Amino acid sequence: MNYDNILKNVSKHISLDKTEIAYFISLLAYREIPKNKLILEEDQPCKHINYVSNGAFRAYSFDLKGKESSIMFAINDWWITDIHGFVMEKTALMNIEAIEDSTILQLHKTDLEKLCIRVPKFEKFFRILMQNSYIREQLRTRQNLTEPAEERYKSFTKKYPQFVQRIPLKFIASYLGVTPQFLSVIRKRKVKS
Amino acid sequence: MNYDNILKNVSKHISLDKTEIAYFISLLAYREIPKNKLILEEDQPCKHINYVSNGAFRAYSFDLKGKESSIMFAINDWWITDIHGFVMEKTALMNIEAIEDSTILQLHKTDLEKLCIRVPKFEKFFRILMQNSYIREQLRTRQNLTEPAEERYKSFTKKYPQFVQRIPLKFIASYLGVTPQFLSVIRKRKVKS
DNA sequence: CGCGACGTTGATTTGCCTCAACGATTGTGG
DNA sequence: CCACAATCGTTGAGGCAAATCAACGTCGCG
Repeated sequence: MNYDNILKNVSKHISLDKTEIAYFISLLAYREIPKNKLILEEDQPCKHINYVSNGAFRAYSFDLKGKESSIMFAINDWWITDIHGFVMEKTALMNIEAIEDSTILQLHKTDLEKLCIRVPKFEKFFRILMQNSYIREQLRTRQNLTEPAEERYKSFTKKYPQFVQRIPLKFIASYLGVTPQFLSVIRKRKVKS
Repeated sequence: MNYDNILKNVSKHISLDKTEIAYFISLLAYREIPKNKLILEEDQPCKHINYVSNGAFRAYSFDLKGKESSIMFAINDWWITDIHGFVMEKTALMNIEAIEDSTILQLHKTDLEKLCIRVPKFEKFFRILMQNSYIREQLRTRQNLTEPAEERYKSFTKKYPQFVQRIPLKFIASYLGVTPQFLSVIRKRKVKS
């Protein structure tokens, strides 16, 4: 297993010495996840935060009629978990599924706490991670409120071009809050213009 | 000025000694904000994070047609800022306006950085603040995707009963992503059932 | 090959919006 | 302290954006 990517990810915000790196790495659990397999299931406890080394995931929930909605995506070099379940130690509200054959590095909640105590710099790292996630989510809320579906799709393709190539359209549709049929109509309009 | 509330707020997550308290307080700027006054304006730099001692605020943006959408509310004992502008040092994407006569305690971005260096416990405090904000926002996104307007209104009244009493309905409507007229219809339905 | 998932298209329906009008408050200037 | 305007919440009629339902070709995969 190669830890270069996750270390590069961490070092974007904090710098670690050799001992700290070794300790951090010792807490990570490497897992290979085949396509379509869940790494987290609704109503189950959510004990890990996951760094995606390779592949792609999506988090989703069901509405009352059983329709799926995509809450977030995560590809290489992203972190993903059910943040509510993880932080509050409640059972998960969503499912997290591999949409490609993937590999992840898992950090257990109790190990994260140990890590933040032993290497307080990680407190800062996770503050920044949470901050950026909050910003992303708030911008999304703002867009959902102020922009029609067509604009939201355009912004999405511009902001996350890597996602558009790898993630099935039906998932993008449910992320944007529209049906696949309607996204199809939007896309046709875009090509014309 | 009375700092009890903000200190109680902070001590929910970290404990401070007298020196740390004194230092923290020395960084806070007290301001009285009359109803309808803006503490942050779109396209202006966002230098402060604001603790609401008293009163109520809302953050909002305009869509292409000039319609307002409420991004968030903050009453007594909440923190509010344009998180994107504040963290990224970009100009604000939203306006923040007092919806009652209010008092706030402002912490400047550079002072926050100093504070986190001198009293690293605040790193943890703001991690938790960001974490909770992220969770709130993600739950909101999830609800917007999976629930119709009527359910969202019910959840809102249940989760934030204090808001319903103090915040004009038209603002709640724009927070939920519906028109005041349609919220009115929803409310009538609720009373009947 | 044959089945099921995916993206697409068209016809119909519906949740919510727009526009317009109304009393009830709230606020304001004379 | 009262007239008058402005804002708020509400109601109704009509309209539109997006959902639903149904059907089709295409592709990946067992």
